[in-house]
Amino acid sequence: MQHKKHSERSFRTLSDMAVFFKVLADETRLKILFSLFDGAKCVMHISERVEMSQSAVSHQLAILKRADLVKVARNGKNQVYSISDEHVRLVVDMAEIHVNEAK
Amino acid sequence: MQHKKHSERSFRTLSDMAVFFKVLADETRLKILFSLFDGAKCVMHISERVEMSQSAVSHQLAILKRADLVKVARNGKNQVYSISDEHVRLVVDMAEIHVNEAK
DNA sequence: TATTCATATGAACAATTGTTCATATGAAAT
DNA sequence: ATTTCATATGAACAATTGTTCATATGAATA
Repeated sequence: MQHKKHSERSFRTLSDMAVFFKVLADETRLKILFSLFDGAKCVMHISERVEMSQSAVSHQLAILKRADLVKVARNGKNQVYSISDEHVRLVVDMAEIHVNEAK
Repeated sequence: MQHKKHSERSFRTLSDMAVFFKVLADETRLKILFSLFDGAKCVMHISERVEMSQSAVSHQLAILKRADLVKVARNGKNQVYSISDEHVRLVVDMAEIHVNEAK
């Protein structure tokens, strides 16, 4: 990829990138994402899996959804959350590789 | 890449990943990184380039260095900072692509 | 339609973070 | 050795963030 000069890069992009990383910069949200990598789940199941309260998980899911990292679909009484696209996996995988390389 | 189950993933890794993303989750630090993508620079030059005080930049450089995203070398009176490895570029590039795709 | 149950949301609080200002440090040049 | 100059650092402050608790919402089922 060709690198742009700073001057060519919009403030919008810079700010969007910061927001994007901010969403990933939380252990709870990463746990939620990992649990969804194993398959779509309703809030209750996620909350059991990551061992956090329903409320905390719901708050964090709202943040993940606002950032388009997850999507929702209703199934009966449940809201079923899933990873919104494969891009998310890529970035998270790459970060995992990075921190493991750093030993 | 093969995905691990949550149970196989150490808390250490999860926490390290959150820390890693946290470092990238700041507009000032991203600006600094972009300015270093164009080449190594001393603190003053970075501070002019990103239009922030020397102190603020120095504080943020310390964070980037602690996280091994940048490295330092002395050149006369100057501390010359540079990107520590190509991995950093990859992750930042990928995020940039992601936010631009998201429109 | 009334009830139930999963999920969402608001307020409050503690914890964390980024900037500024003032000043310390310490290598280089005189 | 002393001075200079680039950089680092500590304290303080405002702003942001994540959790809990209590409660609202609203689709599904009886």
